[in-house]
Amino acid sequence: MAKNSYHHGNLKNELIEKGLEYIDRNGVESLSMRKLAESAGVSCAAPYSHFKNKQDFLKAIQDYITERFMDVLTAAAEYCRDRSRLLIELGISYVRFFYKNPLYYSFLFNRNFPDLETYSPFLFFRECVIMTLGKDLDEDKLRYGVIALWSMVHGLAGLITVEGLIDPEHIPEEIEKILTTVDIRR
Amino acid sequence: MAKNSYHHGNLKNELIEKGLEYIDRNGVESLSMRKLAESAGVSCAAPYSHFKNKQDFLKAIQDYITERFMDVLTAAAEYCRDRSRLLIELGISYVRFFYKNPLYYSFLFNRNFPDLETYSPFLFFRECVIMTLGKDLDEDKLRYGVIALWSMVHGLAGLITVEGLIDPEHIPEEIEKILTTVDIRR
DNA sequence: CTTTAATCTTATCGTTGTTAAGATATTAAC
DNA sequence: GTTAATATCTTAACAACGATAAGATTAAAG
Repeated sequence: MAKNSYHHGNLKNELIEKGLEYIDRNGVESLSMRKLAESAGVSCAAPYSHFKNKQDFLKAIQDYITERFMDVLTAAAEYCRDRSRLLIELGISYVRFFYKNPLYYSFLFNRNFPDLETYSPFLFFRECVIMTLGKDLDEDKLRYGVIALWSMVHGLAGLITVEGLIDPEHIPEEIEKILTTVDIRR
Repeated sequence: MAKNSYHHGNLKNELIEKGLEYIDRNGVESLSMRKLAESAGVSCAAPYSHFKNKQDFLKAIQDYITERFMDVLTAAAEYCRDRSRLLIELGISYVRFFYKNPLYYSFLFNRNFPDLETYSPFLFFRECVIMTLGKDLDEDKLRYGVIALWSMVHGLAGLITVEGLIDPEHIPEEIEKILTTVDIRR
């Protein structure tokens, strides 16, 4: 909070928070820098003291969501005592994250799809697959298996909002059934 | 072609074609109705005689691409003589379609994700899975298997543009290896 | 206290989607 | 074939948008 009304004091963070909230509610399509500035009580040009342009602003929000996403994944891995269920639990957390905030999905993966080789959630997931199946599979199978599993979980997360396809009441069980339908150990 | 310069004669189709071309080259983000109208040699208000608004126009393009997508899938199924390879061939065609036109993917599946229960490519894919695996699997396994496979192929198509992950030179072989890494019959 | 840098406002620009009112050509009715 | 109705286009205008420049205000550094 600023003492006076000229300097806001915490504009950068407030813009990011308000932006997050807006995207969660309405999607990124109709997000406007001007409306955001107004709702923060500053002029329409003020945001450009903190962000180079709109894309730069959206990138900041994207990074923030990705961090939250990573938190969920690492927490799921940490609280999973049964090693054999690690990938299942990861998948459930993955899908559930985007089920709770469906509009984040298209926002994250539509504009500038992240480079997987430097995308922390993917790298973490790959480590988990290696930890779980590394001893059962040769190098090739492992490589293709990682891609196959990631694709499936990622694709699945994109489908969760489709009505009727997956019962929202039973996300964990449904996800588990879907994921255990396939087997990459053979 | 119109005789005079006042009436264009084929504006609706030309706009769709020009729009397709633009999205293929630059993505939908920067597409502008005005520039499109100008490139077609008409005034900026002319397109609104044929489309209610921009979203209505994009929907028309979306439908057109989906038709082309369906053509590719049905052709792949038709030319596949070996029944046991049907799903593999479908997956390869699916991924290859979006590899050839990467920007179509985010355009199609980002705005207004299609309702799968009425989405012809998905319905067709489901029929193919039932044809291929229906006798091996019970109802539940079939249901979850369809979702799992579709998710994987769909997610895979979204990852193909990521450099290094899949070698563009060997799309069919790579896709086949990835898809055959998993087994839903068990 | 003075200087420097960060942050904000005001004013303005070009671009966009969209609509209204009217002009022109095509089609249908008679 | 002339007229009436309809489809299609133009011109003009509006509000909203992203962005920038120039200058005001405050905070930080010396």
